[in-house]
Formats: sequence, structure tokens, C-alpha cells
Amino acid sequence: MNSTGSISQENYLKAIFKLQNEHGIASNQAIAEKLAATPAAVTGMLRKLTELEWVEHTAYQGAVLTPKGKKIATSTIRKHRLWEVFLVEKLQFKWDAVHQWAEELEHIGDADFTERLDAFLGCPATDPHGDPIPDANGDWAGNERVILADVLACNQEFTVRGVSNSASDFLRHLDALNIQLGKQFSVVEHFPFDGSWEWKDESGGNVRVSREVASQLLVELNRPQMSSKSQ
Amino acid sequence: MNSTGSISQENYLKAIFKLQNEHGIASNQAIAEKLAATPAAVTGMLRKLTELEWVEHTAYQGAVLTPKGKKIATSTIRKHRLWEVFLVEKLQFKWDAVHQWAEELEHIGDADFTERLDAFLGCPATDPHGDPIPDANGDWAGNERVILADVLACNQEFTVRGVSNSASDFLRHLDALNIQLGKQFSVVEHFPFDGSWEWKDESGGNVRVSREVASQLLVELNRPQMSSKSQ
DNA sequence: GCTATTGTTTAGGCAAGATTAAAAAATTAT
DNA sequence: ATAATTTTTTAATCTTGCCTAAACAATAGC
Repeated sequence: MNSTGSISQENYLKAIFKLQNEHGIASNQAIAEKLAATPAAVTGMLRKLTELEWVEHTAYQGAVLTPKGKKIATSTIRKHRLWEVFLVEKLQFKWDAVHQWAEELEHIGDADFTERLDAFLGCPATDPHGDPIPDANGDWAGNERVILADVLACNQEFTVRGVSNSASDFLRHLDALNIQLGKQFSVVEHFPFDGSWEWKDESGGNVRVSREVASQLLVELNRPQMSSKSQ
Repeated sequence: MNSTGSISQENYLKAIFKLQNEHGIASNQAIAEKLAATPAAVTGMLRKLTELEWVEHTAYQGAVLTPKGKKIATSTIRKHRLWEVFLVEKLQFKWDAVHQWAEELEHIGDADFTERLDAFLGCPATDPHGDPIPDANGDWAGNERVILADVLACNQEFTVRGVSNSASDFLRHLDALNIQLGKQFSVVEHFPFDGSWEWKDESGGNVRVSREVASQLLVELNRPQMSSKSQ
């Protein structure tokens, strides 16, 4: 009843799932790019996934997951993120090194295996990059994170909750800046000239952050600032 | 420098390694049987492994691992057995259920990954079936285990240290008989008629064990019994 | 020493997944 | 509306690993 695909198929479903969340539909080209494959390969695989009734594919339009396909995709993402937690918390990997291994581990095991892993890890809510881990039904916790551009007000306090880019070089740069998930800052100033920021950390130290870095951080606003007009 | 093969290649190297240990050379047919493939498939793969210089293959004779091949084989076995420990000790799998998953997990990770896993597990010496885990160099701890047929003397005490058959049905049968690794018994009687045994366990309870079961157990003799002739 | 059997290899093919290059459809621009 | 561009699809081919069937060695029996 709980069917599962080949490694390649699962990777396609994952890619379509993510693209669909961003754009409503997954274009052939976008899938190809995400999987580092050619558009021709995507056309072929979409035919197969359509036969399996895991996606609905309209020629020259794009692909959308069926409920079955979505189930497999979220299960794969769940496994991926659980393994990332394992690698960081149990095997002491740095957060910039876990993606490649999780990419392989995510294709192993059945539902029972996954729930054992989840229980062993203490049912974590997010992976080491702050991305939410879907539950066993594939449902996601509501995502309260906003991108930093929305945090404009001076003195606004916020907590870093995630990254929208998990590339190793970006993560290592955050390490160098001493920015970790869960750390709290407040806005000192935003410089429109180059889009950079000055923040204050919990111990009062000043931190300068470039636009490139800030735009990839997902944050949670701590205590919404009163508008000056509210009574 | 530390190259690694495809999943299929690693499975061939593992099979050849084990056959070579038993018979000095791995015949085409034996490999085929172990991997549930046809002899024709083996011929093809051996050609590839020979090109890679992981095996030396003599036509119509059989295959032997090169040092490089042996390194990959022992590394794969090391990973397999470490993952089995993980599955039993951390994910609470029963010992008869871990082989299938370890068979997949063993192909993941590099040397660094393996050493992290090893450290996390506390550098176990054996897997849940009592099989020794090779060290990072592929060396094995000396194997002090003997097969039960050699334990003939009455009152001989021994400890169950391993199984020479890890099939699920056999392992579940041992569970049913309440025979676990590390448990100690002494010989009450051996019945040549059907090859069955009667043992006494630590709490003095009597246990009857069939020839089929006894012949698959690896045991360690506790205190070698004095010969009646020794002064 | 020749035949029968067993084990190994070659030859031809298949399936999954990918590629390149060319054709077809859709979109954008004028 | 037609031309230019982009995107998707088709067609042919490659690679890995496997299979079946037939040919070929090697061993064993008499």
C-alpha cells in the first residue's frame, strides 16, 4: 500500500514538490536544472511518473504531484531532514557537510524505520538548517519564518531561525560570522546604499552583515514593535 | 586515493572476500550463487573488477582480491556491521531484522563518516550476530570462536558468541529458545542418535537443542576441561 | 582415451536512466 | 500576424548491470 519509488524517481518527486510549492507547477526546465539533468531526461521520467500516477503532466506545461506522489515526496524529505539531524547531533558533522550524505540516506528504509529514527532523535521539529521536518503523515508545521527584508524597523528584535540557502560556502560563512540558528539580534541600522545591515547581538556586540548574507536568512520577529500610531 | 566502487561492485567484492576466506579462491559459480545472479553476469563483472585492479581473475579458475579490492571489501563489511549495531542498539530493531537495511546502508559514506559512526557507537568489537567488526585498516580481531561440534566433553562450559547463519527464521528460533549471545551453558549430554544436545543454563535450567540449531552456533570454551590423563 | 557432465564464457538482448542533436510547439517581439 | 526565441519533445545512442541461450573448456566416469 505504501509504495516507494526508485532513487531517481524519488529525487524527481522531491524536486517537483519543491518547485510546485514555489511556482504552483514544476516546469520541465526547472526540474532539469534542479536535478542537473537534461530536459530530455525529464520528459522521459515524467512519462514514467505519470504512468505510476505520482504526477500529472500536461505536455508543454509542467508537472504537478498527485496525492500519492506528494506522500512519497514528503516522506523522502522527512527522511532527509531526520538523517541531517542524526549526522549533526550524533555524528558531530558540521551543518555544511550533511547534505550530501542525507541525499543518499533518504532513500533507505520503510515507514517503520523512519519512525524508529524519529523516536531515537527525539522527534525533532526542524533540521540543522532550520527547515521543518514533515510529520509521519507528510504534514508541515506552520512556518513562522520571514525573510529578513521584512524586518525594517530600528530596534526590531528577531531570532535567526533558518537559511534559504544550504550551500556549504554560505553556511561556513555564517560560522565565520558567528551566526547560528536560535541566536537573537536587534536591528541597529539598515543601509540602503548596499543593502547591508548593522545588528546588535545578545551581549551587545555589533555585527555587520552584507545584503547577500541577510537576504538568505529566515528569521522570527520576537516582539512585534508597536506602531507609533497605535494607542 | 581511497577509491570506492558502485553498489554492485562492492557487493561482488564482499562476496569474493568471504568465499576467498573459505576456499582460497572464489569460483564463478559460488559468486553467482551468493549474489543471486547468473554465472554469465559474474563473468562480466569480473572483467570490470579486473580492469579496476580490484581482483585478479584467471579464466575458468576463479577470482582473488588484490590489496585494493580487499581494502574496499573489508571497509564495506565494517560499515555493514557498524550499521547493524546502530540499528539494534539505537533504533531498537530485533537482530533478525537488521541485515536488509545494513545491506543498503553499507554503501554510504566515506572513511571519515565511518569513523564518526564507529566512535558514536563506542567502537564495538562485534555486530549483533557476534561477527567481528574489522578495524579502520581492515584488520580483524582474532576469532576465538569454535563450532559447537568441537564441544564434546560432558560438563564443558561455554559461552554463545556468534551464529554462522544470520537468516531471520534461525535468529527468531533462537529468541524462542531464549538463547542469546553472551549466555553461558554447560553440556549435560550429547545424543549421537539425532545429534541433539541437552545443556544447563546459568540458573540451572535444562535446555534441549537440536542438531540443526547447535551446528550453527559459534561458542567460546570457558575453562578448558582438564583431560583425565593430565596430572 | 573417449564420452558425459559440470562449469565458464561468449553473444545477443533488455531495462533504467541518461545524453546529444534535431524537430515541434509555445511564447515573445515587432 | 508573422518572425524570432525559448521550451519541450522526439529519436537515436550510451552505460551499467542483468538475463537467456548457445558455445566452449575442464573434469570425471568407464
